[in-house]
Amino acid sequence: MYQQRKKHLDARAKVLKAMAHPSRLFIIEELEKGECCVCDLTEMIGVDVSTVSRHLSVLKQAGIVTDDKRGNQVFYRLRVPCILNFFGCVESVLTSQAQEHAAILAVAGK
Amino acid sequence: MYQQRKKHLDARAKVLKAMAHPSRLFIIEELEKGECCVCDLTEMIGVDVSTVSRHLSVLKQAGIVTDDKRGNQVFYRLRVPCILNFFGCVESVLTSQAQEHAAILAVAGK
DNA sequence: TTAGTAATTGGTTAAATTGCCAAATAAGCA
DNA sequence: TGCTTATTTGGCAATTTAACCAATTACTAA
Repeated sequence: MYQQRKKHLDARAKVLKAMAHPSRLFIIEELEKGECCVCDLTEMIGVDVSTVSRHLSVLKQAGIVTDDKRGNQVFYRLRVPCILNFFGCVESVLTSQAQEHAAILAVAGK
Repeated sequence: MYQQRKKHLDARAKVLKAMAHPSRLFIIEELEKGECCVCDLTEMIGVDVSTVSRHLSVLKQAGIVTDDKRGNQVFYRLRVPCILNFFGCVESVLTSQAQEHAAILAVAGK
């Protein structure tokens, strides 16, 4: 039962896990605007280049970005066009959380 | 620049991280069909109850599920209705990956 | 060829995650 | 009250993750 669905669930989890880090979400948002080289992303994020490079390799492994070496630099871009949509649900989770939090505070305040 | 967006990115990452585990994805899919008690989920997944309970607490903390104790049992249900949609993009990542993989094999086979 | 820039990879460390077992809590029932 | 079932929590070991520095690779330009 569960075992039959396991492979599919693993594949999905892998993609989500690759996205589940603030720096990698930042990278995804930036790449939505257009391709970027590692050096630009590094400057924006403000951590070591090696760290950014590893984040990019996680995203690449998960099939979320592709890269393209031109001269000295490596440019990354999104491989799928839908990532923006993707966050609609994440946002609604956050909104629902915020509402509940507000409700709790309201009750506590009485 | 990056620091300004940091809080928001952290919040999003937390939600994604909570979803990024095969057992938790399984739980989400099951709860789409309707609420479940811990014991049902445990039987379906086939790991220790304590493990399932911890997965549920991760989902709850992230605002994805709520619980509701009735008698002896605790029932969990989704707090947001959009999770099914949510996976459209994950699927397209997987599809795009599969296509690339096929292309690589085709080239290698020549 | 040599120096300099961009990026990746190896190695290390600290922290987080996952899973299990055992113990504690809570509710229902004899 | 005492027993059983459902769930959560504490504690532990194994694994994974994230970040850094240092070293290496790849390319450009002098």
